[in-house]
This record gives sequence, structure tokens and C-alpha cells, in this order.
Amino acid sequence: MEIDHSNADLTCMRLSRFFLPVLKETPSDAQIISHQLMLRAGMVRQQSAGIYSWLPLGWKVLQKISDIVREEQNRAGAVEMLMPTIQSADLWRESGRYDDYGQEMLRITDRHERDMLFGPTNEEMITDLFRTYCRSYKDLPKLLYHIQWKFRDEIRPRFGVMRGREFLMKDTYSFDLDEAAARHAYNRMFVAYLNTFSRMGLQAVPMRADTGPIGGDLSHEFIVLAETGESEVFCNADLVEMGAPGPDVDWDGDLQPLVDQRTALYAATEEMHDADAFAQVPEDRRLSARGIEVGHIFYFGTKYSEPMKAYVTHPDQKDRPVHMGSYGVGVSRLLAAIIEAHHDDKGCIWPESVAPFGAGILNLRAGDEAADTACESAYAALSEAGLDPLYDDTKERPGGKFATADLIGLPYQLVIGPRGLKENKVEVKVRRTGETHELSPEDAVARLGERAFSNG
RNA sequence: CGGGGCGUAGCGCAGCCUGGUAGCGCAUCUGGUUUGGGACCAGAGGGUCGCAAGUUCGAAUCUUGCCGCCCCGACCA
Repeated sequence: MEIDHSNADLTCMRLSRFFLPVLKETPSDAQIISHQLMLRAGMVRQQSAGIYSWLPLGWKVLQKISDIVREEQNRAGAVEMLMPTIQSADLWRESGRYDDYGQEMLRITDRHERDMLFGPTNEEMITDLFRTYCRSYKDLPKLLYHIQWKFRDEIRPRFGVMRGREFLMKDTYSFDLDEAAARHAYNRMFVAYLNTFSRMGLQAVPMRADTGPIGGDLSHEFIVLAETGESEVFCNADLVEMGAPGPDVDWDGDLQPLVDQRTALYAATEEMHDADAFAQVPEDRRLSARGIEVGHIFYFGTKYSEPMKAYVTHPDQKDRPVHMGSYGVGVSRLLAAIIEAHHDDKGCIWPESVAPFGAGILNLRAGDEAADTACESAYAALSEAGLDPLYDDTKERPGGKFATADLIGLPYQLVIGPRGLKENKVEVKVRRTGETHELSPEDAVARLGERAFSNG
């Protein structure tokens, strides 16, 4: 994309114009590292129990995560749409869940005394949409998703956005003629999820999950291993090391072998754990750990289509309820999970795919003509190279700038100051390893631009 | 919802037991000295002590009620 430098000053992301309220001290009510770092790095601000404002830095990362989720959904053939957060209670009365859902659902009454609710999920609404427009087997299959805020009035919100009451979720819904066809949609999501989490630097292990009254084997939770995880999990260690299939899969072909490869080995959460089966896993491969559930997929057949009368006419001219599945990713929870997996004592270490900025430019003496000039030309060059840099042009002292850059996890830091410039030197620091390179400004910018320090 | 804990300046805390002028560190602002890994000196601003009632000459402090938040448990992306 062409960048218009005539307006460079306004498009330049200067820290002095950004909104980054970093905290030096850790707020006492944050218990886990991701919550602490999100508060310290000025990413979120709690507004009420389990309800957060997303400040610019947090919002930027959240959008990067959403974008990856979206790209992988699209790649797998899902079609994006957007349903509202507020729903009518009538739809939920049709499915019977208005009463079943209980206290977790936030119920609202509008000015006409109509019962409304803040959606905790969208099965009823999507089923209503489907039945409105689709009547024939020729309309199938359909795979639709949205990324929308949900509200679940949790008994006990905790761990920051990890278990918030308001949270951002990607939910996909599949509609198929029968179970066999639904299984293909299920497998698509299974593979898409492996790729999605892998792109964010997460190794997520699919684990058999409870299918409830539906039964069958078509429900999996995707678990990221982390010490602070809420679930106890047991699996074959080979699964953790197994890479993602990558984008070059034949989405219309048979995905079952890919799925089987990952479901053949033992993996279960606490509630599905079978100690005898686990004992069959070779001892050195037996892994018991804690995990964070970042995704959940399941096939639920006609659970909603039957009561809500979402029927399609089959080729034999008979009407039958459509077979459905739903597939959720906790987008806001993913952000916390990524921090849990990637941090050190100084702060966040973002995988580059979700880093809020691709690089930082630290002007150690803002106001010094040589430093200012060098920083500005570095900014232009790094922007041109697509690195989306953040320029720290503040008057803060160097120590504070280094600490902030590490805290918010800028993957590469271009350190420019008058002392180095006298010898035509600037410093490139790689956040993940802490290694530094002294280079001329031209070399530093060129090598950053060609991603020469990647995987450092 | 059961059990535990906490609400005092933006953040982290002391003061409460034993009632008597509301404090400390960080942050903020001003001036100065500094300036390459969270500087220093001097000064300044900022608080309905969660809310309400009660006891008392007098309540951050004692009593009661309410609200909010955090932690542990059963449920969940």
C-alpha cells in the first residue's frame, strides 16, 4: 500500500499523542501475570466486576487477534456477519433456554416492558435467521460467524479479561443436511482453530469435551497449557509438539485424517478424564498440567432447529430439522492467554503477529536536533517497510523509555540518541532475547525493514 | 450463593486496637541541576477516609445497616 508522506506528521504514531497510561506499580487486585501486565501496560481499565474498557494499546492487540481469527475463518469457508448484542426474550422462549439459562443471563426490560436480554451466545438468533431464508437442501451447507461482545453474568468474574462478564467472542454456526455433512463443517473448524492459535504463538491442544445430552464424539475444547489455567488437563505430550496443519489444506476434501491424527492420542480435561486410559500413555509422554480454554466446538444436531422449526426440505420432499453446530473462540481471553504464554519479568513479549506495534523508535533526547531528525527519518523508513512503528518522542528519561518499551512488548526497539549518533551508531534491541546490535542508522533501518532480526 | 478479606489522593500503603489538626512512597505541577537502562534538590496541588444512620463534646478510628471490590469453592468462551 502506498503511504502518503505529505501528511506524515499526523499519521506518525508519536507516543506523546498516544494514550498509554502505564503503571510502575502492580495494582493489588490483579492475581495473575496477564492481568497485572494488562493493567500495567495501560491496555485495559476495569469499570466494574468483569467489565473492562479497552484502552488504545489493548484495543490494538485485540484487533490484531480478531483479524487473525477472521482470516482463518474466511479461509475455512465461513462467512462473516454481525448480530446484535441485545436480543428479544421471545426467541429464547422458543428454544426453552429463557428459563434454562438462569442467572447467567442478563435480563433487561425496555420502555414498553418487553423482556430483552444481553446475548450470552447466538444460537437462537442465527437459527431464526436461517429458518427465515433457507428452506431447501439446496440452500445447504451454510457456515456463518460473527465477532461480537457477549455478556454472561458470571457468579465470580476473575483474572481480568480471562473470565470477564463482558467478553469478545467469535462464534460460528454451521447448518447441514445431516450428521455426516455436519461433521465436515466440524472438521473445518477443528483445523481452522489449530491454524488460528498457532498463528498467535499458542500451542493449543484439542481435548474431548462433554457433549451433554447430545452425546457422540463431536465436541472438543482447545486448551492452551499455562500454569495459571483454570482447568486441569491430561494429555499425551506429543500433542503439544504437533504443529498446525497450515493454510494449504484442501478445505473441500477429507479433513478427517488431520482430525484423527490429533484425536487419536490421549487428551482430556478433568471432567472427561479417564485415569485408566491415561495410564496407557507411555510414562515419559504423560503430561498433566493446567490449561486455558480458548476455543470450544460442538455439534448439537437438531437441538435448536427442532423446537424453533428450522426445517429444510430434503430431495425426498420430506421436511427435516437442519443439523447444526457451533464453534466459539474467546477472543478477549486469547489476549490474556498470549501474555500468559509470552512474557518475562519486564513485561509482555508479543508474538509479532499480534504485537501492538511492529517496532519502537526510542528518542533518548527528544529536542536534540540530530536525534529528532534521525528518529523521524527512521520512522518514515520503518513505516514504509510496513512495520507500523511507535515513536517515543517524549521528554522522559532514557531509563523510563526502555522500561516502557519492554513493558508493552515492542518486538524491536530502535534506540537513537545523540551520544551514539556522534559515531553514526544506533542500537537495535530484540525484545524477546534482549540482544542488542550497534549499527549505523541506515543499516539498522534497512535490516529491520527486511526482518533480518526475526526469530532472534 | 457459602467461606474469607479489603474499601484512606491516580497507584501502592500506614493510621483504626487505645476516638482529639489525615500521613508516607510513587505519580502529577512549578523552578533548578541533570540526561544511554524507571535521576537529584527545593517547593506546590490533590482526599465527601465507600455510603447511611447511631454512640460521643468530638468518629478514618467504636456500633449497626447497605454498597462496591478481591480471594477460595460449585458453573463457564
